[in-house]
Amino acid sequence: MGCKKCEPIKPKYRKGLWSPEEDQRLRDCVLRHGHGCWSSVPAKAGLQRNGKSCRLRWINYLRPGLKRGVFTVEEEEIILSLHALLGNKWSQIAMHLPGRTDNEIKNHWNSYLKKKTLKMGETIEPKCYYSPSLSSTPEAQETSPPPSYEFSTIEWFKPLDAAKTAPEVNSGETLKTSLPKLLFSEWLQNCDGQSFMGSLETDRVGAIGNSQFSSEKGFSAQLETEIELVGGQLFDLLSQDEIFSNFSTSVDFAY
DNA sequence: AACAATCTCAACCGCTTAAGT
DNA sequence: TACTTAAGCGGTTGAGATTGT
Repeated sequence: MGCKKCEPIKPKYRKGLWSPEEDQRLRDCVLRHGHGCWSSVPAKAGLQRNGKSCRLRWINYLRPGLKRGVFTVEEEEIILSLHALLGNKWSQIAMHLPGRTDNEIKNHWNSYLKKKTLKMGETIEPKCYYSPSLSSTPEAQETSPPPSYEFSTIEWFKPLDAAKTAPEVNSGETLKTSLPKLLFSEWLQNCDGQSFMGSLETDRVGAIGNSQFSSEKGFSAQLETEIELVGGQLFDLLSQDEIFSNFSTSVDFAY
């Protein structure tokens, strides 16, 4: 027990639900300055919240491109498939569901999908193929389907081996994971809901590839800059999600 | 209409990991 | 190498909404 006088004064952080005013302050602050170090955001934004709370609010609620509302059947299929392979790796599952957060997926699983699978009384057969290395357990790896892949509507990944051996786009660029990344155009919408990816030509299964994001230049290099969108708003892609960093047009997919 | 049970979802908590010093 | 700090993640909680009796 230390002397109370000598103990550092802990700032009183506000807790609980966020007010619209707090949301606006946080949104303005992050869009204007970027989040940088989250612990400095509350002071910049004039909020009596801790940085962790701000980060969570931004990621789960304020971040542009978030899709809200009911999950589609297709999204549920994806969750079921990925959960059968990955288990409760919500962040990894969320990476494959554009506009959905890990928290949202986790909630949906716990409140609905878990019961649904239990009710069905059987393991959901994954509809798509992922590399054995994606499976979390050796047993799961052994039971992985043969190296062909399918999915009901979206062609997901090329076989992982191809991704592993894919050439690096930029010198010195390394892939954070062995998985190809997915980029969905709706993640790249401005505040008016306009997508600037929509008009891009495709060079693979709906992939991007026009002059602005040419494969010679490298997508990741483009992402390191702020891109001016229609309406003159600056959109810092790197602040949106780490999925955008190190995006490679020769390895990754965009839809 | 009133109450209880259940569901949904935003937010918090605590642990782990990575990066910096 | 040890320590500190920040970020990321998954589990859990609790308030409000909805549904059933």
